Amino acid sequence: MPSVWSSPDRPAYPHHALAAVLQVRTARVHVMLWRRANEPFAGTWALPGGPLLPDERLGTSIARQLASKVEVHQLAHLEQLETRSDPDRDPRGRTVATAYLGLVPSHLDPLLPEDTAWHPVDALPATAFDHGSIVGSALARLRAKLSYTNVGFALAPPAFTIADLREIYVAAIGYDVTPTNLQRVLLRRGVLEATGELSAPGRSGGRPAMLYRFASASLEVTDPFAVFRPPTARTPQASRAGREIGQEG
Amino acid sequence: MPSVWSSPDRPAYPHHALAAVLQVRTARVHVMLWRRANEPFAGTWALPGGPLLPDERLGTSIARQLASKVEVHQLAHLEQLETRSDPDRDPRGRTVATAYLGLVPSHLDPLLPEDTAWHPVDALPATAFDHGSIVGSALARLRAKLSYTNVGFALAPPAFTIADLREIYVAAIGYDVTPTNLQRVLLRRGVLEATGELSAPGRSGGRPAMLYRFASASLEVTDPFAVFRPPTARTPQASRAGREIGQEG
DNA sequence: TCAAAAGTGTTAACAGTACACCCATGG
DNA sequence: CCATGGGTGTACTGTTAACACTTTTGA
Repeated sequence: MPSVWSSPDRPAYPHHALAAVLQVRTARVHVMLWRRANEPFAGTWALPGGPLLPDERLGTSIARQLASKVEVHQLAHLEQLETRSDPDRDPRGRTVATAYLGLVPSHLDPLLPEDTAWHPVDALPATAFDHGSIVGSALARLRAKLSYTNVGFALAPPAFTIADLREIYVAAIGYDVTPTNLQRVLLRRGVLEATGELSAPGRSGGRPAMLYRFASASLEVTDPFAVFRPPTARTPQASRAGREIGQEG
Repeated sequence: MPSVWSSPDRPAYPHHALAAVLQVRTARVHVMLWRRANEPFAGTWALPGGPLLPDERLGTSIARQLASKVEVHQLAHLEQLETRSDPDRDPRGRTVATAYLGLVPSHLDPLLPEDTAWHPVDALPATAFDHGSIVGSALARLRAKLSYTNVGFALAPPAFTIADLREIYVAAIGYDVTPTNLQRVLLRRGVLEATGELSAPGRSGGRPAMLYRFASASLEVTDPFAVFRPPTARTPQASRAGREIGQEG
């Protein structure tokens, strides 16, 4: 039995795995793009990715292809985003592409290949195919998940002050958040925990800030349901541990 | 330029569009399945769907294929769920499948083909391929979205009493909700509106119930961010209108 | 001492839950 | 007038926002 087959009844399509890899750099969300040398869209910028191989699944495919851009362990989070199938998305012929959302913590600065660079998502250069709109989807997904999950762990360094974390959150969700409330909300939810260490104060003085870390380094839903909570099986703690991730995150 | 092409560098795969079409029937969530006559998995139940054709996109493909099961206008909602790519998901050879979530309002009873039937999601028969776990994903997505969007419109009839709606919600989210609070939450959010009409009381008497309808028949996020609301641009009304849907929704 | 930065206390607004009570109908 | 079912009033709780105030450092 062939591992790849096709027939008039079951037409086959080249399938690509793509990733919108996001990172907060200097208080702005950036996406990793590479510059196309060849047609179509020569000179424009594209998401990293490539063809799905016959024996791999999409998740391992995108991880493999990203390995040429960043080291795998630098990717703190990777999740499937959506599949694009517009017949005209590639002028050379029909393709299908499944996009992933990847996140790199802000303290890392992966050495990128020559043709690859970070671009702020709010000022993208000319992009290839439908990649510009995929970046938009990725950003929307990240913003939604910052509110009700602990995805922040994938954007932040291993230890940070509340001021550091605030800068990351403000960049990612796109509007202001006060350090006071950020600290309280995330501490109450059990998303953050104090490391017990202090950071050195800045050159202009000021009280030294406590260092925090994320309590978990894998995705968890921390605010499971805003409404329609299940009837009083819920103790203040129990409701937090509540549920697995559900939707498109 | 061929519309479908392949090469050693760009292997191609048959791509299927599938749908988990859900409906609340007699207070339980059901999924539409058809019984496979042929191998593999002969005799087990599968999600409706079929091959993606060369000139269509996935959304139109699944709509087309569902047309043989239900009338298109009976599907009140359809959204992309996830793409499965396990090389072994089909024993005949490599395939990729993109699953959709479809919803049918509870007052409809589409005439189904011979081999097709509704099955309660909490007591599925033997299923083909990875379809059983796709049903699980679909249910999880529905449950999550019931809390923060108006998806309910796609499960409910055009007009209904709060008691009717409660039955639907309870079935879909899987735990009890009181009619009192359901009404208040959905009215305050502007998700429901009164039609002004009353329903006839039951045979055993009782006050006649008001009839309600959903204010909108397209998906909207009604509880945009449980936390990290943007700073006081938010009037009690404005915060509701807040945002487009983001994530995997 | 003073300015700067971090963190805590406190209040107010708001959403959701729970429950008692009142309303409207059929027998 | 009683049982049945629907709806509203109201109290309570949990969560977040806003802001004042205290703490801790460098100059």
